Amino acid sequence: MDAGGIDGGHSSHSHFPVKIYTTSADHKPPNEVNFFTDKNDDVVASNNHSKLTDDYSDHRHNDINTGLHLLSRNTIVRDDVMSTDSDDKRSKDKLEVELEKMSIENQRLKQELHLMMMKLQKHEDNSDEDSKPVNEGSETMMMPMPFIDLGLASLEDENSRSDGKSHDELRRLPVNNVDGKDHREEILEQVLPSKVPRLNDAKIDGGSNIDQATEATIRKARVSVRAKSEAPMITDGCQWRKYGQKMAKGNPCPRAYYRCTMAAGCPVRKQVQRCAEDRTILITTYEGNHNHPLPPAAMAMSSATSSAARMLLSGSMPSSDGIINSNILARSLFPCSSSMATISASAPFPTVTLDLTQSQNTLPQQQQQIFSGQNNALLPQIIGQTLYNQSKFSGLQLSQDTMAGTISQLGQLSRADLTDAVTAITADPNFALVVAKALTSFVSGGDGGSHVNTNNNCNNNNNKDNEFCFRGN
DNA sequence: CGTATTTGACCTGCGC
DNA sequence: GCGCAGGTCAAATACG
Repeated sequence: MDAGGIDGGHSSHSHFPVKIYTTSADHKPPNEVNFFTDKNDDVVASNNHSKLTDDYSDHRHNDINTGLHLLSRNTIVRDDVMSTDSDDKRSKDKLEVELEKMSIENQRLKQELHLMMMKLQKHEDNSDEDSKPVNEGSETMMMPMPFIDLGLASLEDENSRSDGKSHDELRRLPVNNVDGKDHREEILEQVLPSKVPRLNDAKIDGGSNIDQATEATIRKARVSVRAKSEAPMITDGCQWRKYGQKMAKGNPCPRAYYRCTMAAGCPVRKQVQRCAEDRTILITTYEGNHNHPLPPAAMAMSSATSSAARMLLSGSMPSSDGIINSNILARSLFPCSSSMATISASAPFPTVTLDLTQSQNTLPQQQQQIFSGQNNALLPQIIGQTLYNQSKFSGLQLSQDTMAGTISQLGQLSRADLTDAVTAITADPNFALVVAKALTSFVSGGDGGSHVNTNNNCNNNNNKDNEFCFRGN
């Protein structure tokens, strides 16, 4: 219909024109920071990174013996071992030795996790077609492995930094000050982009105004879905009316504006735009919460916008920037992708971006079928339901036992359910701390003493997408 | 004729 | 204050 292939046809229960939330040439909305590293993973996983791994895991050993890179702001600068002291070679040597040990241990743990996931897959498939020996083709199998990034991957993106400080600088910052306290949080507070809404500030400030402020922001929060789709239309269960169309700067494809017409005064709106670089990619951005009952099909998407925003805004991870949880969600929702989902809390409004365009080659077969172009009509529902489910956990103070039990039960789920459940679980603010222990027991059979791969080994080969590792890059 | 879409004008926020 | 870009409005138009 137009240059961008955005149909302005009727919106209905059957079909509606896919709206694309325009992104700049680099596929990111202007002023929006993608907190994922994708290609930067190599950098993240570089030797430099490894050097901070061992000491870090050692640091965590007493409480959560997983070696997880729980790169919350509590841990981001854990490589203080790379301090500016030039006479610290002895420490470095020691660290390298420990690193070597960790590397070996990580390999062993990866094997364990592969085994575990193979078992899980077999259980779910409920068939014998996957009867290969566990170790066979372990390096090449396409089976997805949970890939939970708990870290501030974005921080590797120097371009996103406004203060000019590199993260190497940050890492070199001493952990402890003379007062014996860890001031890294404060440091990070200073260097994190100030324009990013400090979502927890409201909580810190406390009081009854929190809800109001949060709700106000939630209303403006957005959920953006990037999906590769040949189909011009998808179904999300709602009725939409087009009320405008604009040419966005930097994109020859027009951006269309729709509002929900299922009820008078419904504030929900969405934008649809086709990606400038790849016009097979549709970007749909939802904003607002419905003020009326929704059909089941539409419920999911509605929940997505509201709960995703809520998740973003209610994130109580050690970080107050609303970023960390985003990676958790992304990595759990799309465990095999390096950059499939982002949550940006940058101005003006936080935006949850789910990038499904890279799922084709990394998702398990079942998920590939779901996310394939011919089934893109289901995308909003899938995503929405996932986010909706995770919202059920939001605000809950899950105990470690609960988390451990929940994760242990994942083995009883289908892969789709597993994705859903993991997403929900990981959305919990306490997930980062709890999941480590929980997974430890899960992997090691409950003794809680085993280790989960923690370092860059996941990135030291070409099959990183297929590996089961936890990153805190 | 009622409803939905189109499209230019208008409003608003932001950066310079 | 000005210009730009994003977002919205509303009259005109199209469609069933």
